[in-house]
Amino acid sequence: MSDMTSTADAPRSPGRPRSIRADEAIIEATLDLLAEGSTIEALSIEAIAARAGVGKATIYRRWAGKDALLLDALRRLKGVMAKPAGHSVRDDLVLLVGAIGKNVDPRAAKIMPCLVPVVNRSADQFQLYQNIISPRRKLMREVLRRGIDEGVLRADIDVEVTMALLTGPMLIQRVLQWNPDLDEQTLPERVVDAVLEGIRAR
Amino acid sequence: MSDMTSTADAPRSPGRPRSIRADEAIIEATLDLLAEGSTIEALSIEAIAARAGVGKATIYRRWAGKDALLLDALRRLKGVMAKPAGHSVRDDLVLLVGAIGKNVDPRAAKIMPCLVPVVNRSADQFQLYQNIISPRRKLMREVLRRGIDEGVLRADIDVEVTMALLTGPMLIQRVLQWNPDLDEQTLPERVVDAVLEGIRAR
DNA sequence: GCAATACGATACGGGTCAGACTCGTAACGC
DNA sequence: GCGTTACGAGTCTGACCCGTATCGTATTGC
Repeated sequence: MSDMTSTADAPRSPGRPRSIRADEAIIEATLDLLAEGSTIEALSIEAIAARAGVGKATIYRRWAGKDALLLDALRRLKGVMAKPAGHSVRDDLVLLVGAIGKNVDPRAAKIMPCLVPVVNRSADQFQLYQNIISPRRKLMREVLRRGIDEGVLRADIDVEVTMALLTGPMLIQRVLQWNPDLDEQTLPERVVDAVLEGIRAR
Repeated sequence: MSDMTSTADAPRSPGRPRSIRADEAIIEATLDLLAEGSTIEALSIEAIAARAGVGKATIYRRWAGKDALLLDALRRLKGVMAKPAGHSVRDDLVLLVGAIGKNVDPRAAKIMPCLVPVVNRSADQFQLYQNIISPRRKLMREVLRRGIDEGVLRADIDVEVTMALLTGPMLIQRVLQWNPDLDEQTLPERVVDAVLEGIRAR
């Protein structure tokens, strides 16, 4: 949590300690409400408190406002970053593409679309978004460069465009459900293979 | 407009006719406010009325509520659908890919991200979204099939995946500004060429 | 036991908004 | 001119919410 007393150096303040269960309940209530379809700005502290079985003061004691709470809640969603094995370039790409928009928490699928409008609303939030995706982008870039070095991929490809090529289809499918008929399970494989082989007859 | 008296068959109702300028001003005010960063649900009828220089009643006389008004306002944004020339498959694809997320109205760029969360909120709205994109998807599908028939494209490609491949990169760039360093102008060309040729060394 | 701090619950003033309503006025057909 | 309808502006009631404060109670260290 952002403004909670840090765990280690605290000389143990007197009085009743803050309830960890309340922390958990508040975060969970926030995510639940979002996953149930509430939009970010329709989300009210009062609703969160009621859902968590908690007084409003308990929330304000921990977070400065809705934004700070949301930031912590959303952090909870982020899945572990995929780690490519490093053997086959194709398999590594399939792994990375499959990890796009994939989160541990099933609620994330409902919540992600709500974040899209937020991303470009301010420079701060855009930076926050870039901070999340840039390590994943770096991972993919390294795999592609490795492929070039190994001679598996052509040397003259535009790496950045290729990354967009691999990421875009997966993202619009997971976030937007762009084509309801596409099978999400096999999509990573099919995308990677299509990008590898190209579609021109030869 | 959805509930305005239809133009043709109306036997001319008595009294003062509704102001066309008011219609226009209301729609424009709605789009302006959205483009200035207001989110859809933060948008209030009162704000729209004030911005349009119009009484609230004038809005309620025309639309049942915010949703109906928004539906009409957003209809205004939709650009003309691109029309492929039919000569070169590559050029047609570049044209179609370039048209993705491209609208006549410059305000659309700011508004589109706000629509992402709405799309999957109800079956109705999802259908509405599909109705908009499916004719464009059909167009691209026809170009790809033509390419296969002409022998320009391989016969064994998955057409639906290929469409996602062409659409995804453009969409995440236009809507999400996924990679700020990518040049949006030349992106359609580069995407189409990359998809055509593939990235595997040979 | 006592001070300190937390808890859930509730009340408060201040704010925004939806929708329905009321003004006096303006534009139309007859 | 008269009936009809629309106009902009404004009012009013009832929601809902924020952020703070105040209850009585619970949990900690000393």
